[in-house]
Amino acid sequence: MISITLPDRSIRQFEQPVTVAEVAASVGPGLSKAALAGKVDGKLVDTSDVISTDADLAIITDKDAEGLEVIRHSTAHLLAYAVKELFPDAQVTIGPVIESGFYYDFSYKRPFTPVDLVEIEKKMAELAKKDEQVKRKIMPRDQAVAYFKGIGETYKAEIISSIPQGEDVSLYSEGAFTDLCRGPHVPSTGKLKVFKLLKLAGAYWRGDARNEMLQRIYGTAWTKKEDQEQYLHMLAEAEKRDHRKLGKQLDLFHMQDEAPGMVFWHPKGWVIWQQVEQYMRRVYQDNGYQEIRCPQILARSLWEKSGHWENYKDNMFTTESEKHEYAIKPMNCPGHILVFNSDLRSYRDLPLRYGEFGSCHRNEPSGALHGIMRVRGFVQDDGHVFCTEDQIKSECVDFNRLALAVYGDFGFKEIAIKIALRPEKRIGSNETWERAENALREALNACGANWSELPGEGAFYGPKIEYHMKDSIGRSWQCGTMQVDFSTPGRLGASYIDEHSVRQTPVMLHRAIIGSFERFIGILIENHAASMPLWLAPVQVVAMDITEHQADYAKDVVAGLKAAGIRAESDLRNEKISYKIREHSVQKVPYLLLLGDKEMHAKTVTARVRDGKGGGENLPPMTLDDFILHLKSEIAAKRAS
RNA sequence: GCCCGCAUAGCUCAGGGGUAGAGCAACCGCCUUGUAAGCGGUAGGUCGUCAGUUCGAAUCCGACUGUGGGCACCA
Repeated sequence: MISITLPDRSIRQFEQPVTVAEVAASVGPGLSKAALAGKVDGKLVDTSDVISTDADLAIITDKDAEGLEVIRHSTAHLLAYAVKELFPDAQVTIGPVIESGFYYDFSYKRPFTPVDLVEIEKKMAELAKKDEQVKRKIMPRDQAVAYFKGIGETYKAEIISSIPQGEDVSLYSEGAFTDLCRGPHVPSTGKLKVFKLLKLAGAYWRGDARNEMLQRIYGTAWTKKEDQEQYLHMLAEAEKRDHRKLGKQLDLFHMQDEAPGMVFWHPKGWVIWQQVEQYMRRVYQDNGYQEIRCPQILARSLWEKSGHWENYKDNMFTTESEKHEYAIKPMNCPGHILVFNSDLRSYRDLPLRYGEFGSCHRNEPSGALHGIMRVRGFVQDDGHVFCTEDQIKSECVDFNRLALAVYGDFGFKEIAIKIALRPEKRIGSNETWERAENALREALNACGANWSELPGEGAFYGPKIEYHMKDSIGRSWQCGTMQVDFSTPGRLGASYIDEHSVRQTPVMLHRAIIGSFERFIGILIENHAASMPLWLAPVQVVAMDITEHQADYAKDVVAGLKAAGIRAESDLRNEKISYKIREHSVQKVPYLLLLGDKEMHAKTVTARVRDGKGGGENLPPMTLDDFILHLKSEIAAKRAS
């Protein structure tokens, strides 16, 4: 007798081993039909899985998150099935589930085209409609290798070869197509109803650039048609927030062939930049940093000492003069160490904090460039803290608190924090690493932050915290960072005198909150859909006359605003007020002043608000002084209007 | 760097082997206007660059540059 406990704690008993599907059927025909998979004692299995001992069982349907996962995974297999039907000599490799969809990598003699994509999707729908059973089969590893070699699937054979010898592997078959897979899968292809192939891409076999490039097909799959439509709509909306598009529309910056990966900042974009920079300058001043400025170009000998010449030469722009070689700095730390080294330092000076708005150039691979998010010339809010090992933790606590406060001021809510831990190749003792990693953890704990850890992803010289933010379509970009460095100060001869008159090497903390101004402003634009909070808006107020009778009054109002430090402009063009409103609304100006005879005679202003609760509506008429107070309080609070 | 796609007026885009088209913007007029596009007119392009095929190329082929989506990379 086998007892199966369902999620509602009810118990069903069976004389002999039963499949998940049979249990579902015993509950009712509705559940039987809806069952996609089962969860036996917390483990996801096929509906064909046989339960032979007492167990907890949940039937997974498309109402469960796991159900959607299973659907996506099975849709990836359906894709491979369809490709094999249409292109029998294509080879299959892997096809995992990813956020909101799946992909599958193929090897084929010619590139797939967008037309192929349409055909493949059609074939998928056809195969799904046939509602073919998806069958699981267990096979010894070696037999599976031979099987896939036999049918010409060399990639699959290679994958299985890396599974330890003696283990069994599971194969799934639907129609004539068999694939290696851990599973679970939907019981039959008819369960796959809502899917769409999205794009073609290249991808290296096993993620290694030395390997052959495969063809990757991305797709999405959902349980309900409406869900998919909503997702596609969301993607389309997100594309409208693309910083490249908005940067052009709002005349913030441009890029051109003559300077790939470098940005031409236009007046309005530069206002945003300056607001960010001036804000960050206060952050330096208020938190014990001294701002410095170092040369752009430094001698090859320095980069040889720091190790960059050996390891990162390909990414550096170099130049020469009178037979001396130089590199345009790819980072600011060596310069900061030279400033540190310019005087004799005592332990009493530590922690010593330098900050720079440091312009860096890195010769990034052309394929890595992306709008202003990944560029070749950029400016960092780069700071270095020279301290003792004992001071690492408190510096990290302070930094993390500061970074989160700064992100809050810019209106960011979702920040993913990660700690990159010791890599295989590293310097420094395990105890030192242990202390440094724990210092980072404790620092984040002290701020009540959540984080994930990336084992092996740290720099060779020390562990680091990374602060990631998402762009409009969900790609994650690293902005801030806090890195512990046990190596570079020693390499470049930094030292201080400790309390026993002994020369010691300081620890260096590399830290940035903004990361790169270019990337940060790109993310800012996308996150706010270019409706910048008042304190950052390039133009904060546009005053417009309704007819030319109020032109002088409008000029006076703008003069008053400018005198109060508000970024105000006038629009006295001979156009209808609705035309002007539309134009400046499209330009995302936070406040529009409508000045007609009414306002002119009463000596008031009528302000149309861009966003917030009263978006598109007017503030009550008020004097210019009151309006300025209103603006100033909003600017001080760094709120959106 | 690798795979695939794209490059036409200031912007957004249509067209497509017989030497270019729209809307918006610009410019000139008319209109004097109260909460998201008033009307009329004018001007504007070696169709990314370089080579090739062709009687003829913006169109087809190739290379290059830039760019988009991915992959790899991101010290």
